[in-house]
Amino acid sequence: MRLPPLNALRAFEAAARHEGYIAAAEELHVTRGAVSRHIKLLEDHLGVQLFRRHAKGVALTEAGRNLQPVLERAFRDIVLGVERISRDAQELRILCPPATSLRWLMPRLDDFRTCHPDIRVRLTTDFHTLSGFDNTEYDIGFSVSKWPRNDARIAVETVFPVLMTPICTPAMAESLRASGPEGLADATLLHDTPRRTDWRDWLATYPVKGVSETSGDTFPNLDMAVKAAVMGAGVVMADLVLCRDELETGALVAPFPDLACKASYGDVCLVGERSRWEDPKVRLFRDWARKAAQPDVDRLHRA
Amino acid sequence: MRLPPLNALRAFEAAARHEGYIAAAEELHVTRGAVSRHIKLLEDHLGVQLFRRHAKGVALTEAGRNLQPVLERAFRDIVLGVERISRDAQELRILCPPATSLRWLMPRLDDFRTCHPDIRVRLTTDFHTLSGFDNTEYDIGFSVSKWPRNDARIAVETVFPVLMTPICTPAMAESLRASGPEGLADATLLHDTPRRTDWRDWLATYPVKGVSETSGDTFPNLDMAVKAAVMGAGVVMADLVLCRDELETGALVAPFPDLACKASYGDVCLVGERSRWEDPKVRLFRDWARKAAQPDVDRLHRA
DNA sequence: GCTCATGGATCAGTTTTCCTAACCCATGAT
DNA sequence: ATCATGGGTTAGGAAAACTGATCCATGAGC
Repeated sequence: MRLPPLNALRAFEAAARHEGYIAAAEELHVTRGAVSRHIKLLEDHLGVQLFRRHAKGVALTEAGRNLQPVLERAFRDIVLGVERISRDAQELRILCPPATSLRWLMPRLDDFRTCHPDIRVRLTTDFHTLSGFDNTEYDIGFSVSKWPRNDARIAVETVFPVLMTPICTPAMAESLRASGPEGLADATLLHDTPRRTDWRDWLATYPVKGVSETSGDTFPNLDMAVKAAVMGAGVVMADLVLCRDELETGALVAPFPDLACKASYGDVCLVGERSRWEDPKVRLFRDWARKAAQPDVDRLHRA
Repeated sequence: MRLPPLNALRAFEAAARHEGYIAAAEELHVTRGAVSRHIKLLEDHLGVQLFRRHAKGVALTEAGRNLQPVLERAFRDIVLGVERISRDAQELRILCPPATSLRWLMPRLDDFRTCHPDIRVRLTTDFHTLSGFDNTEYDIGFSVSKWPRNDARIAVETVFPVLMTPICTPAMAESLRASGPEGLADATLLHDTPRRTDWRDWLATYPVKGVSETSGDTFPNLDMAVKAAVMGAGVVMADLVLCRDELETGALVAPFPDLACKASYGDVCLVGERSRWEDPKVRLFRDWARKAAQPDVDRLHRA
């Protein structure tokens, strides 16, 4: 299997398509002489005449007429394949769970798009599959560091730590401050998942007599639980980073800011296939995410 | 639609298939440095990394893994297409009517094959279609020059003229010579076609009282009519070139050698699509046929 | 933990390929 | 007869590809 000179094939294909050397030369941005030489070279290589030469231009021989569509198709397939991988290489498919997506990533993502306008970002807001990370659908994902991953091919990198403390409306906070943590026994606990891990984790660190994570209302995600808290429905266990907005505007306040604990599931982190971890687009996103989280990390340290 | 450097694509394809530059370099008969440069060039051109470099060799990135099969297929298609036209270019498809085939072409064709062993000859022994010449199935054909062709795209070239005279067994010839042409009235005429044109043409030139082409037996082709004549079945109208063997061996003789006429259908000739007339293989066959017929032509002139 | 073998990266210098520019030639139209 | 068109051809220079030597990182073997 000996391939003929590829550039000569390309020249021939163009000449055959245009039925003339001049048009082909224009397409290839060369002179007619170059096209002429290429085609002669190819004919010599194959030992087959591809064009019959008239005074007024050239005409394909049967051999040439048979070869042209084969080449046109092959070259088109190559172009399509190349375009596809170029497109894929510039498309960053991110998976991000709802709370992190709505409350951290989406407000910041425009900055990433501005910094890297050539990268097409496709964000999917959803939870991970049970297996940990779907490396066929996504290039990178947000997750938590202590997720039970047993796949060595998945890389993990912390973005920001999760510090939790109860928060509620200013009015409710005032009465809680007056009563101390025991006042929580009279309050409605708001859980960001039906699993109630948020309050369980916090109560494990700061046990409060008469308060159990089994009480209170559950929501499918943190955003909804926080919205309920803003409406005065109860006390939500806040991730200090993800609830920054409400705390800054004063819509919600922390009655016991010193009673903050780390989440048992670890930090918010990025996960991705290790073999793709240094892909330019993935690398750029990781670098950007770390930088974007820096203010949040600093704020936690100051607190 | 901008094609990347084709030689770089080829180098990449080989490297991807072998999962290493050294094996690819061997396949391409170059050094690993050359492969390395090609692939770097391609990566720069595409702006996509195709290999991840380890200390122990390279591994395809997802982009590279996607691109390789596309290229492998495209290159394979090109090779197959090129091989096909090379093969076709060396295959000469000849159509030849039965008499000319059996009595002229086939005994001489081995000489052509010996002179041009690279050309694969495919002889079809059959009559032409009514339309004159099937240029899709055949590269060249034997025919007769006065065939009513109205297609200007068909080229025609005489091979040898057709001179006809009655021939028969020596015994029958002796009695005919004694009786003169009028003796034909008592003989059985043998016709090489049901159309009886052979005797009609000859009788138009040399009218014989009491002899008409409407009498006698017909055969599907000259060969069978001649065989019948050899068996003493009658007098056949012989093409002097095609019946040379029988005349030379004395199996048949011409009682009136001076009463020879040209066939109304003209000469035996070659026909073919004018646009393919100068194809190397066609050209070679035409030149060979003219040369092969020269002894026959000379013999007619001597007679 | 040192050494070596492996496989790729890099670079200077050379070879090969490719291209241009200017010319030629054949033919059909004016 | 002249011109316009479209290829063919050539020398010379630009661009590419290649070589061969050297360098480098790493994993295996001792």
